[in-house]
Amino acid sequence: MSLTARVEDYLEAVLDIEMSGEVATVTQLAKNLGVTKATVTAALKKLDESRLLVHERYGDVILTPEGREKALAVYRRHEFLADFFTRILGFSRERAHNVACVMEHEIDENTERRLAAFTDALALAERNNETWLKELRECMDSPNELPIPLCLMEEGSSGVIARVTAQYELRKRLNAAGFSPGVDISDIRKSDGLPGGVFTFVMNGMGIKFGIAEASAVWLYQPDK
Amino acid sequence: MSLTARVEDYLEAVLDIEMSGEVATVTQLAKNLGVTKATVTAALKKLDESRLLVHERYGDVILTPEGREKALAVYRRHEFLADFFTRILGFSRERAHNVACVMEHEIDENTERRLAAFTDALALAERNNETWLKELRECMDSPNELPIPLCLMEEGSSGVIARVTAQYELRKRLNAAGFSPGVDISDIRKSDGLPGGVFTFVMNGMGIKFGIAEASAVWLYQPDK
DNA sequence: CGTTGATGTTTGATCGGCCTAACTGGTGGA
DNA sequence: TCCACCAGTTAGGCCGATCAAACATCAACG
Repeated sequence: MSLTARVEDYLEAVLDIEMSGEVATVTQLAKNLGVTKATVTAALKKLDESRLLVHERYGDVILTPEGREKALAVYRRHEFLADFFTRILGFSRERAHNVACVMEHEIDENTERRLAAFTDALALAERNNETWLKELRECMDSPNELPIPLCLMEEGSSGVIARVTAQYELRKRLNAAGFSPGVDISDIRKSDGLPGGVFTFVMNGMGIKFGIAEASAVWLYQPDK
Repeated sequence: MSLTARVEDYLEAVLDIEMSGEVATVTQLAKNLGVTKATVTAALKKLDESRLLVHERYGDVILTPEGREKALAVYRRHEFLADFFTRILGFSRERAHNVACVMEHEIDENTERRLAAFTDALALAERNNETWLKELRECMDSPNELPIPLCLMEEGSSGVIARVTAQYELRKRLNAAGFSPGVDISDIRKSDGLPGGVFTFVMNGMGIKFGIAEASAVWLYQPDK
C-alpha cells in the first residue's frame, strides 16, 4: 500500500500548516498545493481511508500518529534537500524547492542520512572559513560550457576532456590511462566492430581505441561551437 | 509546448539505444522503459507529432535534430546527476539512477553547470587525496539519528542541536546567537502568542524565545528514543 | 430566525500514462 | 509457397490527478 508521491505531498502540506500553529483547512491546502478545493477533498478522502489522517465531512483535518510520522519524514527530507541545494550548491530558492519536491519521494532514510552528513560537514567547513571550500565556490561561479560524450562527437572532430562519468574499475582504468579534464583529444572516428562500434582517436600523440562503454563515459568540450 | 517528464524519458531512451549503435525499436524501448509495446507506440506517436523524432508505421525510430538535442540535454543531466549521487554522495547505483530520473526533468542548464562544477572540484580533490575530503567521507559513513524540528518537540523535552536549515539573515542571527550542532537545549515549551505560537527553552542556562520561523529551522536529536 | 458569504462537497468530465487483448505486417524456414 | 512466429499497432478500458460548475453546510450578524 505504498503511497503515491502526490499523496505524500498532501500529508506534508498538512504538517506544514499544523507546524505554523493553525489547523489545516481544505482552502488552505488547496492554496498551498496550487489545486482546487475539489481536488483536495478527493485527496483527503483517500488519506482518511488509509488512516493517515482524520477528516469527517465538514470537519477538521487532523493527522493520525502514523500520518504525522510519514509527514514528518517527507517534510524533513524536503527541508534537508532544499537546504542542501540552496546552501551547498547555490540553487535558486525556487529551483531548490522544485527539486526537493520530486526528490523527497525517491530517497530512503539511509540516503537522507548520507546527504545530511555531507551538508553538515560542508557547513562546518564554511563556519571555519576553509580555503578549499572558497576555491570550490569560485569554481562554481564561473560556468563552463556543457560537454558531450565522446561517442556523440562528429567524425574527425576534436575536443578537450571535461569529465569522466564512470565508477569502479572503468574509472580507474581511464584514470590510469591519463583521461583527465583538460587533456586534448583529436581525430575522433567511429568504425564498426564491437556491438556499439569502435571509437578511435588521438591523445598525446597516441592512437587509442574505445568501446562504447568508455566512449560514453568520457565527456568533451567542443572547441568552437 | 513544454514536454512532459515522461516524454523526455522516451527521448532519452531513444538516444541511449542509438548511442549503443543500434536503431531504437519499439520492443527495445518497451524493455528499457519497463512498459508494454502498446504504450511505446502511443508515446512515439506523440513525439512524432511534436517533430522530435520520425516514426512511420512499422518503420524505424529516428531522432530529428531538435529531438536529438533535447535528448542529449536530458541524457547529460541524467549521467551527471547519477555520477554526482554515486561518486560524491555514495548512493547505491540504483537509487542514484532513480533520483537522477526524477531530477533530470527539474533542472536547467545553469543549475546543471553548478552541479557539474561542484562534482568536478570534488573529483579533483579526490585525485589529490585531500585530507578534508577523507574526513568528510568518514563522517558520511557513520550515520546519525534523524532529527526533528524544535517546533515539533514535546512539551518539556530536551535535545541536542543537529543542524540549522535557514538561509541569509535568519541563519546569521541563529549562528551569532550560538545555535550550532552539539549544543544542548532543554525545557522546550510552547505557548500562544504570535501566529504560530511562541517557543521557549533553555540553552546554556539562558531562557530563549522563538517564533515559528526560528523553531522550524532548528533541528534537534532527541536524547533517547 | 433567516439571509448571506465563506467553506466544503459532489458530480461529471478531461488528460496522461498505462494495460490487455485482439489484430496486422513482415520474414525466414520447411 | 505458405505457415509460424515475432514485431508493431489498434481498440477499449483503467487509474490517478485534476478541473468547473452546481450544490450543501456552517456561522455569524442583523
